[in-house]
Amino acid sequence: MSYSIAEAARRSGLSIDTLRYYERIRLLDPPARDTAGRRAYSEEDLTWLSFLTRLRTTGMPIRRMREYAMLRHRGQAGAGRRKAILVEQRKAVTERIAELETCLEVLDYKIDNYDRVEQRVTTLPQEASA
Amino acid sequence: MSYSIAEAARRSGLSIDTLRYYERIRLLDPPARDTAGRRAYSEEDLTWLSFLTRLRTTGMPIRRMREYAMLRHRGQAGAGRRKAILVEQRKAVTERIAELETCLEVLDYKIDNYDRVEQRVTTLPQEASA
DNA sequence: AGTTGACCTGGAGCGCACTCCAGGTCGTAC
DNA sequence: GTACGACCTGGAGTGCGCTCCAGGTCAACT
Repeated sequence: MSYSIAEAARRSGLSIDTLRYYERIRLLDPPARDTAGRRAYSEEDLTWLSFLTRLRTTGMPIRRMREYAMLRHRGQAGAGRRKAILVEQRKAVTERIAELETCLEVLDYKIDNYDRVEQRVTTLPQEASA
Repeated sequence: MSYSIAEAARRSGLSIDTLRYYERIRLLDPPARDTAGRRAYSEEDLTWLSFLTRLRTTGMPIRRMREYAMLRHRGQAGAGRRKAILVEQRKAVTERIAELETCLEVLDYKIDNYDRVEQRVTTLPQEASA
């Protein structure tokens, strides 16, 4: 089974342009072509794409994703470095989550303040008119 | 007490250029100036900056931070909208955290796989030689 | 009086990750 | 056989968030 670029875009959630872009910058190995020269993405291509989009979601820069992509071609020889990249990224992600959680506290605090002010605004006038 | 731009940069963790940039794009009200025309940041300026950097950390686009900044000038009149922005951002942050946690699982799974492969590589040769 | 160093301005430049475009090819449907 | 739509290519353009630069001012020190 293989997929047209439109179908691959639909399944990966990336745009057609982005798929071609990823191929250009060597994030993605050039997929097979059909008889008319059109890209025919394989199941493996899509699997790799879905992992790529995960890495992207974690905020990994394309530079690094490309390094990882290149290392795949070296099989076991590149495995150590590939793992190291993932371990490093896991660290970055946990740090990012912690950072976001701190910000969440600040946001909650601020929002609570607005709540309290609203409370005052809606109750004080009654006291003043009393 | 007021602070030079260098001092404000040090305290906020932003660069001097970024401070001037934030002022230019109206994220930051123009600070006071000393007799020589140099910026003199107040305590309040720094407080606002530290909140701004929090918002930035959450991934809020500058556009939106600017909207929030503008609403501050309208006092109580802008409070509802300001709160709405924070509530919306809180939602975005919790979603982002959830997304990152999903990615974390994928990373852990992949890393575990590398661990297992390493295990195999280091133990199999002994079995083979037996 | 001269040098230094921090600061000033307006504007240009940069890296990232796409996104869009013009002009062309191909296979299918009418 | 021609109209259509999906696809192709190389290259230019975009939005974001800074970052850097040239050329100038000013206060303090020697």
